[in-house]
Amino acid sequence: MVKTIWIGDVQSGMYDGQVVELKGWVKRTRGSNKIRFVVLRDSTGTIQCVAKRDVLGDEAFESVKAALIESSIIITGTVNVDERSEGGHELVVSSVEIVGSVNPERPFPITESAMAAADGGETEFLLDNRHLYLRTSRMTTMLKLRSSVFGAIHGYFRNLDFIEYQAPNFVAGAVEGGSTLFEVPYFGRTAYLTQSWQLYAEAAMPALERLYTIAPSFRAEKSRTRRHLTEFWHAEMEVAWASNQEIMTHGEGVVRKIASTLLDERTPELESLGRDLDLVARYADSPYPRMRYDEAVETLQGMGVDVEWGQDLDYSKEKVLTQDFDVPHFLTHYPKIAKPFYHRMDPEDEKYVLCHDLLAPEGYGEIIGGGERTWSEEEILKRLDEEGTPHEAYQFYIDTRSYGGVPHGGFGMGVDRVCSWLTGADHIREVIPFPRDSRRVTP
RNA sequence: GCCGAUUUAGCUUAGCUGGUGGAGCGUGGGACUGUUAAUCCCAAGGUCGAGGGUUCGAGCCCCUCAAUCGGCGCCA
Repeated sequence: MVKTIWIGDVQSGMYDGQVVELKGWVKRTRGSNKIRFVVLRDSTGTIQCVAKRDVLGDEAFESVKAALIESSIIITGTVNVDERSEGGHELVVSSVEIVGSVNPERPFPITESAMAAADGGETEFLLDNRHLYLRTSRMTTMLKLRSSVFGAIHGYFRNLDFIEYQAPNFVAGAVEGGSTLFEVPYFGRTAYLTQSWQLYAEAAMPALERLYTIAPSFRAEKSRTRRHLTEFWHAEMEVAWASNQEIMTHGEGVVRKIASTLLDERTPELESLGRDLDLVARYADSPYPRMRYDEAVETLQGMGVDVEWGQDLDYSKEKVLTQDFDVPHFLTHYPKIAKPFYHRMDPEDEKYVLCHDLLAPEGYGEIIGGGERTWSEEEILKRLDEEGTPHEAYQFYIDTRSYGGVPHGGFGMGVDRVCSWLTGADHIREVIPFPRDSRRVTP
C-alpha cells in the first residue's frame, strides 16, 4: 500500500498526460447522473477528478456517487491539463476503489456552514470536533506552518552547536509562582507538572554550556485570553558565560530565523491565510530595538496611562506600549520586586534585574522572557529568603552554584504565541492541534 | 476570581407588540453529460440548554442553575 504520487506534484505538472493512482479523501462531490466531479484531497493539495458513467460502467459510477465527504478512496486515471479545473489539472477517472466509506446516517459533521460561521475563529462545535477539524484546509495549513516554526528553532540552535537537552516533566518545585502549578498524585506524594525546563537546564549548564529544548510546559492559569494555553510548547535555551545582551541577541536571532524560514518554506500557506508577507519580511529583516523598563514607564506615563514604577507591565499596558511598534521590542531592566528569585540583580543598581521580555507587535504581546541568572550561592540564598521560598525543593539548584558557579542566562519563548503572531491567527488555539485551556481537555 | 454576552434540527441561523417554530447546508429519494460551496423538485429530521414562575396561552416576560464564548488579572 505504498503511496508514491502526491496531489501537489500532479498539480505542479509532473505527471501531465500520464496514468496515475491517487490515494486520498473526498473533499466534495458534485455533478449529474452521467458525470460526477470528485474533489480529492491529500496532505499536499486537492484535485478535481472527473468520473463518467459511460467510461466507468454503472457499478463503479454508483460507488462514486455513494462516496460521501471524507470517504477514503483510491482513484486511477489520466492527468489532464484543463483550465476549467481548480489548480489547472484534473484526473479523468478510469477506475475507483472505496477504501473507507462514510455512513450516511453519520455524515462528516464539519460542513461549509460550520466553517463559514467560525471564519478563522473557532466555535464550540469545531473545538468539540477538533479531531475532524484537523482535516480542513485551514488547520492543515496551520500545522504545516507550525512544523516550519519548530524546524527553524532547531535549525537556529543546532547551527550554533547548541546541544538539545531534556528535563523532567514531573517536578517538585515551582519556577514561576506556585499558584499556577498543576498537582499530580505521585505514589502517595504530590508532584507537579513542570512550568519550565530552566532550573534543570541550569544544572546541565556547567556540562554542556550551550543548550536548548522545545518541550511542553504546564501552567494552571485560569486565563481566558487569546494568548494563553494551560499546556504550551516552550522553546528554552541556556548559555554559560553569557550576558543579558548576548542572550537577547539569540532571542532576536531565533525569532528572525523563524520569520525568514516561513517566507522560504511556507509563502503559499501564509498567503492562503491572508497574512501580509511584507510584515513577515520586516520581522525577518529588521533589528529589534531594546528599551529599558524605566523608559517604557515614562513613555506610558507620557501617554496618560496610569502606571507606577515597580509594577510589572500587564497586557493592557503592553498593548498600549506596542501599538506604535512595527517590529518586536525588547524591554529590559525590570525592578527586582516584579520578578522571581532566579533573576540576577543589576550590579550597577540593585533595584533592577538583568532581564528582558520580547514584545511582539500587532497586539500579540510577550513572546520571550529571559535574562541573566543569579549565580553566586550567597546571592541566591538571599533572594530565596527575600521571597520567603523554602530551600528544600531547590537544593539541587543551589548546589549548581556551590560547585563552580559562573555567569549564565537564557530565555523561554512561547512557540505557540510565535506561531499565532507570525500567522496572524485570531486565537492561540488555532495554531495547536488539540488546545488545552482551563475549560477543555477533550478531545 | 471579576466583567460582559450567548444557548432554537447534525451544522449555520430567522422567529414582529406573547397566539401551536421557518430557511440554507448536510442526509435520503428524484431530474440533469462540464460542475466550481453546481442547479431544480420532494422527504425525513425540533421535549426551542435545564428547572421553576407569571399568563387563558411562553422560543419570546421574570427567577434559579448549567454549559459555552469574549475580555481582564497572571504569564510564554
